Amino acid sequence: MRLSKRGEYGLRAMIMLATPGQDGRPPVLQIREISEREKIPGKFLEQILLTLKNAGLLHSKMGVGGGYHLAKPAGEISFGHIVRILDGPLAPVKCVSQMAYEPCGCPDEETCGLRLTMGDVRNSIAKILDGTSLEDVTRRVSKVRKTLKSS
Amino acid sequence: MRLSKRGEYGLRAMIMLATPGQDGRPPVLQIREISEREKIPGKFLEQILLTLKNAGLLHSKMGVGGGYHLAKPAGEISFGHIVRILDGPLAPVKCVSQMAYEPCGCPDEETCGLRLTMGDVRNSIAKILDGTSLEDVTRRVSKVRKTLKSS
DNA sequence: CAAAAGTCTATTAGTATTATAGACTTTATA
DNA sequence: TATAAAGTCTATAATACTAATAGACTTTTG
Repeated sequence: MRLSKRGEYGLRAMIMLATPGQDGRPPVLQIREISEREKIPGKFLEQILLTLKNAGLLHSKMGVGGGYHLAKPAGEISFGHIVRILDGPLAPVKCVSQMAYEPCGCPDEETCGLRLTMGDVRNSIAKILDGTSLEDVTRRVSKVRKTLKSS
Repeated sequence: MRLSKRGEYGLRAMIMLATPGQDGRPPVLQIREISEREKIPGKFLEQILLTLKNAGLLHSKMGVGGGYHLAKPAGEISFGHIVRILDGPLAPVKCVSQMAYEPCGCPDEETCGLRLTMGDVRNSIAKILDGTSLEDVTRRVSKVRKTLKSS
């Protein structure tokens, strides 16, 4: 049930790009800055951001003063979307996947105990990941920060 | 978020071993029979069952008329236990794992957005998998079977 | 003792993940 | 208009993990 490094790095980068700066708006950041702050191998991050860009989640600008920024409001980008792009389907087994269904070969899918249970798992993962946006997370983080400060 | 083949095969085998026979009790089955009925490569299944046995979930008997059977009542063996034995921790990232915690390297774990969200995911997976026993599943399956028959 | 069954460890083949390399394109600005 | 800063793109290497296979060994029953 592991999230790959690709997925982890991508999520970290997206969270960073969704975290409002001093002007209160999501920043434009260079690969270099993200990779240094999050300790992600630069060339690897490059590929990841490119993938995310090609999927329509990021915009970028080339040249001096360029960089990456969110293509949509942080409230409209879910964890689920990011993970699916970078790591593929959320489902533990293909026969319960919504985006990449494949039969598992058991005689009767409707009465397969493994499938019934893994279906529940997939649904609960999807519920959280699809129900959590980048904005939800940055809000939650700043809330926790405040709570910790006042204690 | 994938379950490995090892984990899948192991769960299938355990469900089979938990499904009561005509005498109403969990059966003793040979590797051969399980591997044929579930179409699992025999030698691979052999390793898996051995692992499960060494973990205390199965008992076995060598020699003529031998085979494998559950070491405990089906109600006392959870999916979570089986998956952890065969596939390792349920947590998507190590920094939220209960059984195999490792720091992820972010400056402050308490306020890491990735960690907060993945913690939720790990908890909801664990809740389902640890809360579902082999007995729960075989019951559910036979219930679904009846429902389908009467329609 | 022979056949049926599990035990144990090693090894291979295949695939996926993670990371690196390098040549190329675009853009701002000195 | 040249240069440096930035992203783009594709290939490849290195590693690790997964899945599967192999084979020699042990135990048990009849």
